This record gives sequence, C-alpha cells and structure tokens, in this order.
Amino acid sequence: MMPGHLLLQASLMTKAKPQRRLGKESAENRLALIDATERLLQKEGYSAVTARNVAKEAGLKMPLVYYYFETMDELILEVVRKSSAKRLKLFIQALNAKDPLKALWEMHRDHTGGISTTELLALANHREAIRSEAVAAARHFRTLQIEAVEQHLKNRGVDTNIYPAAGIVTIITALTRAKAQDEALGVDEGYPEALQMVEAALAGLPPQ
Amino acid sequence: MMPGHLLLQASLMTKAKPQRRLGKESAENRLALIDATERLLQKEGYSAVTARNVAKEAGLKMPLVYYYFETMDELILEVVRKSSAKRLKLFIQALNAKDPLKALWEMHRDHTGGISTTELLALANHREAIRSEAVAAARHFRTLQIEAVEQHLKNRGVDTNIYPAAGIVTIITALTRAKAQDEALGVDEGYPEALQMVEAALAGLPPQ
DNA sequence: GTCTATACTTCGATAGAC
DNA sequence: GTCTATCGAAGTATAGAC
Repeated sequence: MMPGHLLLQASLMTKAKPQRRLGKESAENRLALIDATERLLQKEGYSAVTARNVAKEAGLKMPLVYYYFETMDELILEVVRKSSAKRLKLFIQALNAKDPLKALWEMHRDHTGGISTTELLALANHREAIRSEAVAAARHFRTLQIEAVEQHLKNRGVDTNIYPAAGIVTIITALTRAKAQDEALGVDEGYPEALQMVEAALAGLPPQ
Repeated sequence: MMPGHLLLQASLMTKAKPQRRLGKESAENRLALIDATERLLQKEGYSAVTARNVAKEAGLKMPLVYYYFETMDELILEVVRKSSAKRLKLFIQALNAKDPLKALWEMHRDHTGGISTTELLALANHREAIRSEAVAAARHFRTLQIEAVEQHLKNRGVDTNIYPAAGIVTIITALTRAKAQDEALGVDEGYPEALQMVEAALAGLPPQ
C-alpha cells in the first residue's frame, strides 16, 4: 500500500543542507517537473507522486528530479505554492468585483482544476512542511475574504450580527469543498438543493 | 468522509481468491489487529498503516497480519466497516429522537473520534475497494437522513420547497466535515460564527 | 496458530561517468 | 546538465519450521 517513506523532516527544519547543487529556478526542465507533478497529483493522487513517476511523466530521467530539488517534499511544496498563487489571483479578482459576495460564491461554486482539496488535505496531514504552507495560505485566504465580505455587507446595510461575514464565508467554503470532494468520489446527492438554498439566502439579502 | 459501510457488500466484492487459509473472524488477535489499525489510522494517518506497523502496535508479529487478512486492503476495509457500523447506530439513535433535526445537528457537530474524514477520503480516493464501500455508506447515510428530516419538517409544517431536507442535511454535513478537517490542521477561524448561523436558522423554523 | 527468514518490489537519494 | 548504475530502507506477501 502506501509507498513507504516520507521522512517527515523537510528542509524547513534542518537548516543548512546544501550538499547538492541545484539548477536554476528558471530552467525549462525544472518547470516541466513541476507541471508533471501537478498533473500526477490531479490524475492519480499523491501516492503516485514518486521521483520515478514524475520524471517519466515529464519525459526525463529520475536523477534530474534531485538535480533540481533537494527532496521530493521540496518539489511538492513548489507545486502547492504555485497552486496557491494562482488561486490568490482569482480571489483578488473576485473581491474587486462590483458584487464581491456574488463573485466569491460563483468562484467557489465553479472552481475546478488545481490540486484537489482532498489531496491537499491529505498531503498537509502527512507532511509537516506542507501543512504549514497550506495552513498559512488557508488563513490568508479566509481573512481576505472575511474582510472584503464584511465591508461589502456593511455597505449594503446588512446586519452583520445576524449575517456575520465569517460565518457566510465559512459556510460557502465548506459547502463547495464538500461538493468537490464528494464529486470526486461520484456522490452528488443533496448538493443541487444545498446550492439553491445558499443562492436563495444570498438573493434574500438587502440589494446593493 | 462518511465512515462507510454496508455489510451487504462484504461478500460480493471479494471474489474467488482463497489462496491462504484465514483465521476465524472471532479470533482475539484478529480483533486486536483491527483495533491497532484503527488507532494507527487516527494517530498517524493511513501512510503509517503498514503490516509491520500494525503488528507492532498490536504487540504481534508481522506475518500474523497475513494469517488473518488476505491483503492489507482487506484489513483496512474491515476497519472502515466497523467504523461505519458504529456510526450507523448513532444515526439511527438520532433519527429516532423527539427532535431528529436537532439530534442530527448535535451529532454531526459534536462528532469526534472514529476515522478522520480526511483519512477516509484520501483512502477512498486511492483504493478502489474502499471507495465503493465508502460511497455506498455515504449514500445510505444521506438517504436515511433526508427521509427522516423530510418527514419531520412536514410534521412541523415547514415549507420543504424553501427548506428542502436534502439541502439542510447536505449543508449540515458539509459544514461539520470541513470543521473537522480544518481543526485537524489547526484552523478554526470562522467556524464559531458559521455554527451559530446554522443554529439560528434551525431555531427559526416553526416550532414542533 | 504463530513465528523466523526471506523473496521480490519500489521507494528516496547519491556517486560518478560523460 | 544529464544520465547509468546502485545503495539501503521499507513495503507486500509467502514458505515453511515449530
């Protein structure tokens, strides 16, 4: 079963360790390895992300992985960072829309592609270096959203005691995350009704 | 996610493959191995569930695992089934309470212990045998809940066009699942507000 | 029923030729 | 920069003595 290994001590903890020379960050093959890792993560899950598999997916040889990355953890971290940066752009875009709440809801609802939430959570649960990165990103995103929604609701004259921005953002995030997770397993019962309830609730707020 | 299960499937899936003789289902060491696996799953995640680790945790020798279980997958399936059966009992109990909706909400909200949702989802995503078991259980549980809540809402005179049982059950499940997942990572921002919103909404329904 | 010993595979990671 | 070759550790699973 699980390809064993995973020495949890990533490079974050062990400071000085520049034993090997690493290739430049802009190197073409380095980027190809990152892309290959992302594809593997999406298609087959993180247990398929091995140095050999990644190299094969990128059409390269295995030792190149270690020429460009200190450890496999570093490679995966790079993918997580890239994915977070991409998502951050979408967030900023949504939060600057005329109706940020609607834009945010649609963004979450329609979100597809990227690393699946399940994989990311599993990864974060098993690898300390990734957990801290994922937690920091999650906190950042949530704070951004809450602040923007809070401001928006106040502008609209919504009573944020009854409709706290933190609660709204959390429910939206939770529902769309669960939907994505269940869809990956082939379960979608109940979600159409749930989505409709949320949309009705949002539509029921005082108009802008 | 849904600790899944449904004993119906047990015999259907394991086709003909009786290469090795297996010990009796009631054997003490067999149960000890299942318990050890469950503990490992909770404490260290499924990547720690290896034949050697399980045996060590149970204070036994590794080959015993293969005396009692055809493969590691079978052992893990057994744990998933046991966990689902336990959860099913709680469900039935909640659905038979005076206020099934309230009981269901409290059950989900306070649910702790058992296999973590993240681990189960990751497991289901990576292992076909576990996916089908988990999906079947999830569907079973959801259907049970929706039917009971639907009946309850109608008895209370709630308009199930505005408050569809499927939507309510799905939102409750999604929110409490996300909460458990995030708590495992150390993130809890937004959940107190979200829980309060749901409780306010439930309290706002026509009294029983 | 339980254990020792081991076959076979694949993992992460490195040495060193080119 | 890239590759061939290989190491040691750990995984699943089995054979066979007791």
